[in-house]
Amino acid sequence: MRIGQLAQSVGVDTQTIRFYERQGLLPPPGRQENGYRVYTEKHVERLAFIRRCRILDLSLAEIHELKRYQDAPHQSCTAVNALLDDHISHVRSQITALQALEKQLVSLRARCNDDREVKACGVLAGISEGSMHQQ
Amino acid sequence: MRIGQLAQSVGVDTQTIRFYERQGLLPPPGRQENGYRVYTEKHVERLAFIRRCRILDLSLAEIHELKRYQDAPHQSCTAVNALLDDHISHVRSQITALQALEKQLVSLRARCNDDREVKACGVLAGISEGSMHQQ
DNA sequence: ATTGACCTTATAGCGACTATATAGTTTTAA
DNA sequence: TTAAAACTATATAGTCGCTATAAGGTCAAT
Repeated sequence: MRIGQLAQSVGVDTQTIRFYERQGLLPPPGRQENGYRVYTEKHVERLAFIRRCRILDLSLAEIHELKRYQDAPHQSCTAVNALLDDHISHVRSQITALQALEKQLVSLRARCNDDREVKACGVLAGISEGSMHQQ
Repeated sequence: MRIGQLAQSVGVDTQTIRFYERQGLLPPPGRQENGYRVYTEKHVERLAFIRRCRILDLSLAEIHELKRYQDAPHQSCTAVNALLDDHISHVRSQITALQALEKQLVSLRARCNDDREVKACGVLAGISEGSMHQQ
């Protein structure tokens, strides 16, 4: 299977595949005489795994780490769970920060009832005054 | 006032100040004979405004846009409010996406009760299987 | 013979900084 | 007074995860 077919079957751009290879995330495939990359089913699985990790918003570094755990299948999986726990708390703190931000933005927005002159706009005034609490 | 003092009074790195200048966000200050930048109170206010916008997670492009509105103080401020409304809905959709992600991660995490072998780890199995719903 | 679809590498761009290298200037302390 | 520390300047590269572009080689069909 060539790169275009792999790309299509996993739903990824060919550039992204070459990028993952350069990053050491996807093992270098064989080559045809003309230099074209040749992939196997293993590559399909591996690439799909990477993509599912990315959907979970794991970083490439974290995916690397997971790969290292997979390569030592008889070790305890504590580290895998720890990685996930860390990631979950990361996501949760992002949510918390964004919720605080939303609140701030909504209260700023409430300072202006449209159609004033820019000069009198409560929103701009609100930002300029610095009547903002640090998050 | 020199760059270091400006940096300290607003709580920004000097590099960031020079970066904002290059981006056209902060007007180029005067220079001493030795080439050192000399800032005024206007620069302090302007930089503080930029920082408060950044705390609200507005992009540099959005801050540019706000600046253009400020430069036309007699226009209607509808566009200012629209910018903020757009930003609020952007933040809200980020929150929604992250909440869905959190849910997915938590359910994945529930598939493993620590201390198994990596080989039998429900978390890794869960990612590999592809038993994931697209967000 | 040429078009078009595919493949190759190399390089630059995104956003908002941050870090590093190299050098000149000013201030402070021994 | 001199030497070190602290400040300033510019230019350039790195971060992250791609995405885009350029410039070319390969292959099948028309």
